[in-house]
Amino acid sequence: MNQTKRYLDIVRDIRDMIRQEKIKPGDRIPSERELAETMQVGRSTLREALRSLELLGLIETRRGEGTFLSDHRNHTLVEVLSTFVLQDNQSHKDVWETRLLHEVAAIQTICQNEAASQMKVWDSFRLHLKHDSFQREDFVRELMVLSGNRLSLKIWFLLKQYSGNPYDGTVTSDEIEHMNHILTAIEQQDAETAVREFRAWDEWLQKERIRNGNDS
Amino acid sequence: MNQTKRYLDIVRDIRDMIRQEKIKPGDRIPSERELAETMQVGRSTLREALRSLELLGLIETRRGEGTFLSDHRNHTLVEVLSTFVLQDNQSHKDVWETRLLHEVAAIQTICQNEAASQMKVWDSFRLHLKHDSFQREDFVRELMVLSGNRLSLKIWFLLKQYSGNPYDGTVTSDEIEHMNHILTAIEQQDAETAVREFRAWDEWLQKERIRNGNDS
DNA sequence: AGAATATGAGTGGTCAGACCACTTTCAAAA
DNA sequence: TTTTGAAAGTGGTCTGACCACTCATATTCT
Repeated sequence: MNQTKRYLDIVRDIRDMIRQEKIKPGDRIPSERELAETMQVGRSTLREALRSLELLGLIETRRGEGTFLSDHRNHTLVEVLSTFVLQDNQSHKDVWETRLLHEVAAIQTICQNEAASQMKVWDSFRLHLKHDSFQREDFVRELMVLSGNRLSLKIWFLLKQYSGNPYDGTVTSDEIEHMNHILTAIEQQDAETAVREFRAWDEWLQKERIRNGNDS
Repeated sequence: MNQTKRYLDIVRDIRDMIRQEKIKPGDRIPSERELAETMQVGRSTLREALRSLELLGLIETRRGEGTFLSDHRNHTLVEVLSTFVLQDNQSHKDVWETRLLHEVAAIQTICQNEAASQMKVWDSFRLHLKHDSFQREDFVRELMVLSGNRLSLKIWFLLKQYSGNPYDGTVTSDEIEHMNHILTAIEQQDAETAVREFRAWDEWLQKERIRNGNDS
């Protein structure tokens, strides 16, 4: 009768339980034997659901202690995915484009918001640009955060990892000009220019990445 | 001694096996009992590894038949998103905005592509608009498909469901004008206008929805 | 009394064996 | 030749049993 996979139901049930019981990250969830009994399923079936949740980084299990709601998002998911999935070029392209799509949207949102576009964060970035080494990812992440859309931020975070962390590393001297253009345009709330400059940077980054050889 | 999770080892072993045996997408992999024996692990332990792989969309299991390498090997990411991005109470607003974000990007992509923007699909839509009843969703879905980004399409599909299927129902006479404007702009490859018109329609739709009472 | 130790309950990790429901295959019966 | 059905093989589930580990408690030793 019930065609849906059992363990997926359990995944949903556990999620609902967490929500109802108001269990917070770091908290312990009931033991496997307990859960199995209340949900009327065998322990091995329940464990299949738990393994799924664990692989996604949602829970953390410690032998002898228990199972806990994870507080830091685990990255094992991405490792597994990257080793298996990304073979054909279309996937790569889709992921890259979709990530870029979210970034562009974030920039547009920021430019439309006077408060966000005039943030003092940008000044601090400017300082870093001159003096210290500068992590690319910090810049883009800040854009995503300031856009105010948390869902978009999370999707972006996943896509970033999924496309092999394209922002790893620090900015080179070649990139500083790009960054400055982008920052200026944002401060002037000139969305069109900001997006164009960002796209140029992205394109440059992609070529750079290919030049240095990209991992599978 | 062995601190690493057993089932993760198995995941790796399975991956290696697939590589060595040159199993291709769609092919069948050895049965659970067989795998368990050759890998010297219990069947339930092996199954925990398989469930993880299945949740990621890497394999596909069919009762009575066997386990197969998934042939649509990309975009499993989306299922992942559904389970852990949307677990906490994301505001309705974020979901709506993110969906809109993908739709707007799709329109822009289509407008930049001469072939897509001149598709005969639009003519057929025009005809429907005049005569038959017209499903809102058909229109938007077509946009997403024609954008060519399959990942974006799947994310959109999910977001649509999570925002309570905002496109349910047929277009009313009030909306026909909106649709016509959008179609015209697309055919003229005028992205700016197309997006503006689409946003206007979206806004109208949102208000309409609130007026009629929306489910969570 | 205080510190070191031993114990036991509880937990996740693993395994073996047993059914069940289902699909495929192929030989026997029509 | 076609139909039928029995058997083998598959994933799905459950049970009960150990193991390894952690932690709180009680016990013993100094």
